[in-house]
Amino acid sequence: MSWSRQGGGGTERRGYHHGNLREALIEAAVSLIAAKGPAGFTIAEAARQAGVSPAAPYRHFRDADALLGEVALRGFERLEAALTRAWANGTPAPVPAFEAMGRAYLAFARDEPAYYAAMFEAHVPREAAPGLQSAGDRAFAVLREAADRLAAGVPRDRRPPALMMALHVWSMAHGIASLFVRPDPSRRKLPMTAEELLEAGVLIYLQSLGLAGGG
Amino acid sequence: MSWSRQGGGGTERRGYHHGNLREALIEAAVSLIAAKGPAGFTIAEAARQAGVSPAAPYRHFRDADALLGEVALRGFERLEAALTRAWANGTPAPVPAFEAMGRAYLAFARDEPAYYAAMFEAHVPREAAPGLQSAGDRAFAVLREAADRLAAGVPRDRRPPALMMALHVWSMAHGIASLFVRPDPSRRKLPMTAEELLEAGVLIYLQSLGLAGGG
DNA sequence: CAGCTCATGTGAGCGGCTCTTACATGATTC
DNA sequence: GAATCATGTAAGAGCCGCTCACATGAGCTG
Repeated sequence: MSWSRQGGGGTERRGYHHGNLREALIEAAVSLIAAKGPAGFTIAEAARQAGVSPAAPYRHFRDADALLGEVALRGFERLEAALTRAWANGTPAPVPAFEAMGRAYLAFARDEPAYYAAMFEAHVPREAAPGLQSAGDRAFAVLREAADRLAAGVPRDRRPPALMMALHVWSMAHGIASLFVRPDPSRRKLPMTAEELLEAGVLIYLQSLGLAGGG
Repeated sequence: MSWSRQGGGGTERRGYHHGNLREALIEAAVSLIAAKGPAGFTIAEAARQAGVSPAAPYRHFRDADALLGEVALRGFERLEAALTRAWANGTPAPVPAFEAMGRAYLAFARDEPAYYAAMFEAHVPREAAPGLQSAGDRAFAVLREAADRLAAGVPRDRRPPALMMALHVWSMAHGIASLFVRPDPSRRKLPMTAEELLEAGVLIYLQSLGLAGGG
């Protein structure tokens, strides 16, 4: 067996057949993207980390985009879970819970750079992984429903459209994450943390809509 | 001469020496990125479009990142110019001029996808092109100064920090551009145009700060 | 347990890419 | 007109994506 494993990673190899190559490749992809960016990931290197020949991955993924798409899909699922946890069904109160979602978004970008990159920077074609689009939709839906609950706290005649609120907040969170959390040539120093910047922005925005203290 | 040009592009080739290869390569890179995304651009293909051998580009750019970095640099210069034009020194009035900058940002992302991708999606190392970082700073400075002017319209005791305003608006514009203007697996349908979304967001935000009509 | 089948792995290889090195060409300078 | 040097080419090493024919052995079937 010329493609001996070098330990670490997923399951131990049990002979000619790997046993869990698909998972091992995904793990390898995540660690490679985290280390070298989405462009630094290659099928060949992932195969090497998994201890198999360079051709083996093609038994599990049509091409590199499909593997990247699977990483992105799992990223959306993780993000959805993180947002759901942060929102905590609106407890202790809708506005602070909403803010917690913002922090969770930034934390995700910071702590899971590989998933974040696969989701938003790798430009994986929508059809690369089945369910990718809908996984993205589900993550957004968490924010959307939180916005619904927030909007419901405003008298009907002044109630803002929840979808618009969700889009605004998602955009600002995503913009801050892209510009200031992830490394980038356009990145600049901030006089505050990204979390503080987002929290301030969301508060100012919500105030204007008759939420969040001010008005 | 085995690497004959196939027409189009920049300057006509005048013999053994190209005459303007550096510019021709940049043009080729822009058109390739626009057509196939930043990952679809290769030095070899750019050389082909310019009608030279695959090794020739290395006389003008250390590596692919350097060429991409030059595209990004020019992108920031173009963006700076577009923002400056839109702001028009605050005419006819600061708030509408500020909104015009937002539209200009989105228009830039839509109309110059190659530059936009090189600037924000290619993750070119900061040092790939000299002056890249400062070109980005100058583009942001336009927004920053506009925010200064806007903030100056608020009574001193309620005046918001202009830098924070600039960061919030840049983030929202960038988030909307990234999520809804540029194609992406996470992209979703909007019930309005990206421009309307941004305009509404900025207005709501400014209102809360005591600008823009409401208050 | 013998034998079959098929998912999963290997080896070999094509074409393309990046980047380097040695060499060729010709624009510029004196 | 000769020397110099920027700018081009040819050739090639090393890597990668992806494919094809073939090998292996896990799991079913009787």
